[in-house]
Amino acid sequence: MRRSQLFTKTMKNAPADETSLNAQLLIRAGYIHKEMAGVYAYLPLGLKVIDNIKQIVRQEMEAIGALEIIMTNLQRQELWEKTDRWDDDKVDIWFKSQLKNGNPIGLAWSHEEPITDMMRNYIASYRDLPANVYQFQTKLRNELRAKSGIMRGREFVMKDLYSYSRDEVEHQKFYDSVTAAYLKVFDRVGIGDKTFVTYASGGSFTQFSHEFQTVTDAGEDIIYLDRTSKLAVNKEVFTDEVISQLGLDKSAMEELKASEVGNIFSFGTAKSDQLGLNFTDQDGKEKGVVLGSYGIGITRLMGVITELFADSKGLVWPDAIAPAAVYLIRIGDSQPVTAEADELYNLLTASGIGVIYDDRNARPGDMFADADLLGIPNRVVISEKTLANEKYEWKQRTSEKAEQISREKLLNMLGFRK
RNA sequence: CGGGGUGUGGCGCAGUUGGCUAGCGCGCCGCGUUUGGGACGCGGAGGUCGGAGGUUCAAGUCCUCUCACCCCGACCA
Repeated sequence: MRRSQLFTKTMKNAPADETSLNAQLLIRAGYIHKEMAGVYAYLPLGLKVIDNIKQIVRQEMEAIGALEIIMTNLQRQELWEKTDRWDDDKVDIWFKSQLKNGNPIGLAWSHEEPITDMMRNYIASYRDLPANVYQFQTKLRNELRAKSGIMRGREFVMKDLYSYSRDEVEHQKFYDSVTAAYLKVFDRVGIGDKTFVTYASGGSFTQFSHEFQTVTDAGEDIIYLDRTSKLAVNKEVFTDEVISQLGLDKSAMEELKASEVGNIFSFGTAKSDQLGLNFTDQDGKEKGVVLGSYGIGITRLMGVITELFADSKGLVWPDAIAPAAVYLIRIGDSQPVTAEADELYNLLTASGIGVIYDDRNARPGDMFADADLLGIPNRVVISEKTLANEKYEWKQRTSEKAEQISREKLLNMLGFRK
């Protein structure tokens, strides 16, 4: 995109009411807009990041045989009553409203119940199983107190996946494949080395659920990590009994702050029983479908990545999710410089390489500062100087110095394909 | 929900024991000089001081109510 067309602005100061680093930087860089406490809009650059993360998640979900759908945000009371989760005393984060006729409706904070109920239409036989569906959805949660910028809002985007299996064996197999897929996702978005499978409370259905915890001081959770096995235990279940059950050595475990970027858990057939999701097995008997539920907080993930990589100059995006690969700066507006910059911009854009082209004819310092604040991985400068050398100036966001490189080398590095 | 705090142009802030036309920096507009790390000069625009009510000759400033936002705690399938 051309910078002159980007309506958002960068700011030197963050709003005083934002204390979390992620919200401060994302607002200053024009990625998000705060609508109210815990509620943020995603602007062009922020949306690109979200879309890039989604695309990675989507690829990994498709790879393990899950299909994408999109459920509704309005939900029926009766479904949640069947599982005893409608009552505000049971679930205290409900947003509720009503239809014109006065019938209560719930605003989606999760989709386990509606999806499972819907699947009754499609699952009747063992031949219909397994079935795995996922979606990217806006969840609405009436948190008592929003905090940590986009890491814990009242409205946020989540990828939620639900698996329907014939039995525990089939379920476990898929559960394991999700674990592997999630680790791949976190690896691809650049936080693989800081994200750990973590044993956490399994609620009323199983002893444990598994969380994916990314180590960061911005996190709200406390985990105990065993670096050698790369396994962690959430503080909420960190007891001597659990430690020995998992074969871990307490003295070798490190206490760390972390943020939960993913969570997977098994329901057994409990929820299926409550909602009446059964199938007829090969032996002619009716059985409950084994259910699993798997979430990745997309917007939280964006916040965690922001916190993890940002430096004193601003955002720093991993290549895989950056809103653009290149921030192209044109110094001066002489005809040769402009022609060269336009040409490079068109060439890269046409080959699918994302470019933010700073065509504002602003002062160099302003453009350099913006390139840094926006966190674009590569900065390319075209000026009279570079033209004279017949080179481009190239600098990575994470490196200190710039170098002069040939067009071929630049294109190569950016993965240019005709 | 308990405790603490903050609301003054788009953003960051100042504004004394109530007193005159509410200031400053950044940003914005115009003109000029500049042009490789957030330039400079001159001239401008922009504010129901969160909202409502009250006290007073006079309220950004005092009182009451209210709304929003932030922090700590609690909560967090």
